[in-house]
Amino acid sequence: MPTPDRTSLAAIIAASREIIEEHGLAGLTMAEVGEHVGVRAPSLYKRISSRDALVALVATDAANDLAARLRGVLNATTGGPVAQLSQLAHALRAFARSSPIAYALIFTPASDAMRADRSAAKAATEPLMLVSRDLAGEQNALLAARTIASWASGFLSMELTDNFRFDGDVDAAFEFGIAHLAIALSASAG
Amino acid sequence: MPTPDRTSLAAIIAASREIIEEHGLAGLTMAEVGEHVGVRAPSLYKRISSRDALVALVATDAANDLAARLRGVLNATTGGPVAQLSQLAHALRAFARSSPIAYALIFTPASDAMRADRSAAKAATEPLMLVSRDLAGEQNALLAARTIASWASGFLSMELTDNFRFDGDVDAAFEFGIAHLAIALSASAG
DNA sequence: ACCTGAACACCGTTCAAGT
DNA sequence: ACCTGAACACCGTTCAAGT
Repeated sequence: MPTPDRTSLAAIIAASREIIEEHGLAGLTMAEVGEHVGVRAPSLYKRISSRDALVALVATDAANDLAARLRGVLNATTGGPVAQLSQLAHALRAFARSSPIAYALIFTPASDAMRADRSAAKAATEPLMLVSRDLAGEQNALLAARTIASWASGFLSMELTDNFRFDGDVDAAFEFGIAHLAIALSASAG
Repeated sequence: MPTPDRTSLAAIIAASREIIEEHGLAGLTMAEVGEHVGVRAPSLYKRISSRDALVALVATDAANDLAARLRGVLNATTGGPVAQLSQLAHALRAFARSSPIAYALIFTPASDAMRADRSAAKAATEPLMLVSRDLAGEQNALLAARTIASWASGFLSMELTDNFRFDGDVDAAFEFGIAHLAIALSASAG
């Protein structure tokens, strides 16, 4: 006998994203998710195959959000590649701060089973690739993009995990990094 | 009635480091640790207060190892600051590859309770601070060190978690990053 | 003073039985 | 065809009882 659905995959993913930001990844239990979407834990397995798979879906969802935001920023900017790089970096930082757990899931997944979908992860770094090409030239585009992505990913994960424990101005360090990377990578074009 | 000790904190930490690199952090169960050191799981609580605390001790132990290695490299190098930076970066990469899980515990801890001791984490980045001072000058030392540390940490965590999925030479990207950071940060001295 | 088996709470997952 | 309670395996942790 068919029954009307009481929840959906989208609702499960949305609830999971709220839960991880509020209670951490360890707080994402099947019972907690079930409570958020109005269903008992075992029913979740009609829509996901395992908790790890759910985490991967959450990471993919977050990566798609991030990709859309960065594309929007890239389209909205009018300045040269240095200005665009700065705006992309700030948009990435804003995302990392508003969704720190989801950000960590995208860039430092704890295991293969929890990793975001390949194409979503790629889409999230695509805008950076485009700016890197403008900044460093066709030849060095990939190398430059990896350098910027590495710096940004490292800076933000150190900021989020509070690894900048020595005193000093973290905002200033972010600006310093952008400015000096822009200089170095522009230079590599010539 | 006193009994001779059958294990030690050092043995528990050493066994834990082996286990995480072989079976991942999730494979670090109290029963598994107990089996490695010849004791039942409940006995471990005579020496550690919780699993999270054990993970923190493991992270601290790894950070101390890393600090010692980097100090050794710094003392052994004879070239200028650019050469020293390159050697430190390669030593860090070697450590990350030989102990990927421990490396991740140091730089991207999953929670506060599992974080390495403050002074050990600081010691692990100290050699980098010294080279940054030589490279970028007293004034920019902290900013330069954070830029380099961010890049290195991000590059290695992306390499370890296989986030460089698009094709290309990862070794070349590492050299490119070192070279261009060295250029940019030397320039900031003048 | 350390070690153990038994027990408890919690969590992911399966499954037979309901509608 | 989805939902549920009951059940199972696994894991961190506590504790009374051993030596």
